[in-house]
Amino acid sequence: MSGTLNKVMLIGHLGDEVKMHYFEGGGCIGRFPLATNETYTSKQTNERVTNTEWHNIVVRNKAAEVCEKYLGKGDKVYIEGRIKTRKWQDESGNDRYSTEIQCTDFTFLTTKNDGGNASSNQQQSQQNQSSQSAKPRQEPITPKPEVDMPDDDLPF
Amino acid sequence: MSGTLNKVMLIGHLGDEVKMHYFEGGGCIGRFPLATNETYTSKQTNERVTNTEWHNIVVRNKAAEVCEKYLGKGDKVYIEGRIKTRKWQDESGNDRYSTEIQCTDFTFLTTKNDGGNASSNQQQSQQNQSSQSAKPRQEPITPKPEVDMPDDDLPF
Amino acid sequence: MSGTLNKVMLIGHLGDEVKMHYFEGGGCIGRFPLATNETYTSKQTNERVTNTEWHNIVVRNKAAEVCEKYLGKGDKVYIEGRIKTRKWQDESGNDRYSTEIQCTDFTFLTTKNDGGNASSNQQQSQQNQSSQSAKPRQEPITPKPEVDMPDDDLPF
Amino acid sequence: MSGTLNKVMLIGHLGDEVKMHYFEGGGCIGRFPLATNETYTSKQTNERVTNTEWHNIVVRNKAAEVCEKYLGKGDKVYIEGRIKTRKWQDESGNDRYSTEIQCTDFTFLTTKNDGGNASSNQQQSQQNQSSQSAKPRQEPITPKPEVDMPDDDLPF
DNA sequence: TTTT
DNA sequence: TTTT
Repeated sequence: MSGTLNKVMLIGHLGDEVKMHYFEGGGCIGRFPLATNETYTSKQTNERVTNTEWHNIVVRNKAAEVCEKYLGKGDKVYIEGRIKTRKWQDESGNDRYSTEIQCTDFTFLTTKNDGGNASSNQQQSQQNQSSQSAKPRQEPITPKPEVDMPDDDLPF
Repeated sequence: MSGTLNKVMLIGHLGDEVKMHYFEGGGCIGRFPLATNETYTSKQTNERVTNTEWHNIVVRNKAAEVCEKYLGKGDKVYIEGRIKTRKWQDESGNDRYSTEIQCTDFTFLTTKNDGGNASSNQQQSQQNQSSQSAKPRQEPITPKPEVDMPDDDLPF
Repeated sequence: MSGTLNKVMLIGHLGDEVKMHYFEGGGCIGRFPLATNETYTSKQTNERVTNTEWHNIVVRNKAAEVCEKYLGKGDKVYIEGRIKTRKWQDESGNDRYSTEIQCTDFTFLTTKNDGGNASSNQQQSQQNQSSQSAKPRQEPITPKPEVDMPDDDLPF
Repeated sequence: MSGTLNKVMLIGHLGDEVKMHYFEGGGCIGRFPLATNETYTSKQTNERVTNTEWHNIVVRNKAAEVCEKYLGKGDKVYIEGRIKTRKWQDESGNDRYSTEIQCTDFTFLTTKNDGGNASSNQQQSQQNQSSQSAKPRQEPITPKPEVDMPDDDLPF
């Protein structure tokens, strides 16, 4: 089956830290919100308007651990993935839907420690005092995520 | 702001006809569900599993009219667009979210009349009887959508 | 290094058959030309103009073998990959450059045997005589290419 | 015609300044080399290997002028565009081919003046002394390129 | 609700 | 050299 394509490409900023969930079998996932902005001039008011779109990013296993290690709130990242809408029931038993981006690839555009992130404050102030040669691990890294765990029926 | 990217690329099949909505100012939008499939072999059962993902596609103005004219249920199309999650209140006043793909570009991979669509029955049976030279309007068409209307607060 | 992205997405038609090359170590690659079209209205003459762009697609190993099996001249395919420009010397010792698309993923939009391809004549005429239920293997297939061979210094 | 797709998405660093060319009719284009990197572990030597790929980016008209204004050597940018291979004759009359990326959209990830660019030295040292509120024009900007000039037979 |  |  197939002959279809489901691809998402985002560049945005993390709205929060990467939140990890660990599973019994040894797998894990990381989740974080990612903001993208769209700016246009309103034809009604002739003013510049900015809309922020929030995306729920889900990363798995080793890739999740790498993201947690290097990405913090405010960091900028390129995310490639698939759209997945999960169906769940709220307390009243109504069907609810939640759309996520299941990350298949990523590239860090800034990282926690490289001073390009105004919100990773403690680390950044250390950063700012250090010389450039003292930043050995801050190059962007693009690991290939490996997926070794069930894809469905996540309990959250 | 900006320096961000919000891009979706889909190839899938229409699950229904394009539904048009016309506005007072002369603008319009078309909506249709688009299915993409993901197939993999379950590690638990060793069986082939297919997941279908449904995307809510929204097209505007002339582009919507072209889609309505050429695309029918079952047709295959390439859609490029942006993810947009709209917030609304249900009857109980709870916040609800609905994620759409706002189409910015598309390419028809099959069209209503070209016989590649088992469900566009009446037209297709005509199609099947006609010679190839009698299919003057079935070439794929890729117009550039024009957007001339408010982007927000759509009442549906 | 990295923090970079090199991604190409094409939908086009094969201009020729997939040409396979086998290596001693057991690896192989397949090559084929892919045509994309751009159509616009000339501002000078007000005529419709079509430009065809030819892309040199390179696929590796199992993916190459799947492409060779299912794709023929005229077939339509979605190709995802990376741009790579190889440098070589011509007979006069001048540096020459050749740009290829190294395929990392693909989705068949038509295949050799499915009748959507006017040029795969012999197979197609068989196709046209057979019933729909006699087409067991013509569904689009999207394998994940595996790469098990050197990436560089290909002798052609 | 069409039903095809020719799309390139790059994130990379400028290898040189944007070089502008102005035409009599008032149009212009800007050109610059963009580097992307691919890093992998060689199976032969087990060493990390980095390949740099150079892309010839071509931007037109207003978009070119915005790029020239904000982008310098070393800056990082997201480029979206089309692959185009131009054919030309060398001095010996041999056919030669040159592949370019015709830019249709872009997003600045760093700019000349924002300190994220080691090569824009003079401006950067000023930058480093100034307060954040003194950086009024350094937000990333994503204009929509407009194309108002012939697409072909460029004399370089 | 699509398609193979 | 493809396709419409």
